[in-house]
Amino acid sequence: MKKTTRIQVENRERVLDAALHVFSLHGFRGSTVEQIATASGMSKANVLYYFRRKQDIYVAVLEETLKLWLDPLESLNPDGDPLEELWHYAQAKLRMSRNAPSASKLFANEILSGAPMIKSYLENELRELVQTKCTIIQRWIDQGLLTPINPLHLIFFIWSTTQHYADFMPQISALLEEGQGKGDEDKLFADAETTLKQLLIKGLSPA
Amino acid sequence: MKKTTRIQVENRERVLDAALHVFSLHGFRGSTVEQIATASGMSKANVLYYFRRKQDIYVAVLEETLKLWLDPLESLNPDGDPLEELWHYAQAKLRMSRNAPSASKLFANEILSGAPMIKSYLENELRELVQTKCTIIQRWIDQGLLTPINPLHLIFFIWSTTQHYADFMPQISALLEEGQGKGDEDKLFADAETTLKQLLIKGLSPA
DNA sequence: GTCTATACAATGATAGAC
DNA sequence: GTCTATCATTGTATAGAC
Repeated sequence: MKKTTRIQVENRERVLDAALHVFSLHGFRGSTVEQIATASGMSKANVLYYFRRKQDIYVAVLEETLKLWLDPLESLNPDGDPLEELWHYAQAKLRMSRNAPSASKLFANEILSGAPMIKSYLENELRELVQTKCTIIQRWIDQGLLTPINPLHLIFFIWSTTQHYADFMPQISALLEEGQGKGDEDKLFADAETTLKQLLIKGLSPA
Repeated sequence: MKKTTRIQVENRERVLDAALHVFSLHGFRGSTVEQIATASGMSKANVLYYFRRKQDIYVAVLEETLKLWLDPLESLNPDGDPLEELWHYAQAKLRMSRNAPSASKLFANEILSGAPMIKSYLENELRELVQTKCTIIQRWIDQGLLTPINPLHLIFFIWSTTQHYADFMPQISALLEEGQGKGDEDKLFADAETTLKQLLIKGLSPA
């Protein structure tokens, strides 16, 4: 019978923190155990004691991050005001892009390379969740509370616009001028929020 | 004096084609010369005869793709109808996501890893181009032809929503139901186009 | 239980054969 | 000019020391 010691919990946590950072930058294949070891302040061999293979670290990080990242969609309330519910969801996603950009980049990398590890998750759990939410959105439309629109593509719209502010931040930074949010993250995300809100609310209001 | 032979031109082209495919999936660090060699039907050593280093292949592919990918923005015509111009641009980008997804994914990977190779391009050429276009958009707004909106974030909006259909295709496929475009690329992109047009036109029309 | 020395596999790059 | 045999390096993973 194996016992889980405190040092074990701590060190696994250190590895996972470092791994999230490394994997989010270079994806699974582009990252090395050595990099994770350096980032966590441990020896490469020691890292591989706590996780036998590089892939085990990757899967652990993915699973840890998955729930957090896709959680807000759950909270879409069928009984709330449609425009408000959708905007709250988009807002929550945008804030996650700011506060947990590595999580977004981790998934972006995984999906760019064909989603080999989370394919079954996407096709099952996530798909069911998204279907449920599409049904809710469709009902809103049928009730005349929302302009007719394809619910699934509306969700893609929210995902893409919000995650952009995590995944493409180096490009965004390069394009910003002084006074436009350069070096001022608060302003940058405030502007993003305003713009998205405008397009979403105006674009979705019923005729 | 070096002479450029026909076999040289052909083989370099074969390498670049294969490299675009490989790099777009796994990024620079995650890709190996061996993979590029296999994909191009050449030996690894032979590939490295035509491009001395892996990095040289990568830079060549990036440069070749860069112009193509960012070109449509140039065509934004200040004298055209604002809504039509912006929609045509978004439409062009969406079609590129469909026809040249590897180009989109190549840049996504590059930017995800911090844009080490194209940083200076982003900060100079692209930045100037984007500034010019933002000025045009701002003028439209001042003339009352467009609802007041942050021009730069509007461009981010167009980029993110359209590129999503290249970069995140594995996720999109996993979420599609029968009859929603699964296995029917025409329908999928038609729906995407309709949805985007709707949000863009409705969201941007002046009050 | 914790960690390291070391084996083994691959990758990037080159010197030299054709 | 074209291409291959070979090498140094770095990567993953494990057997075994503490």
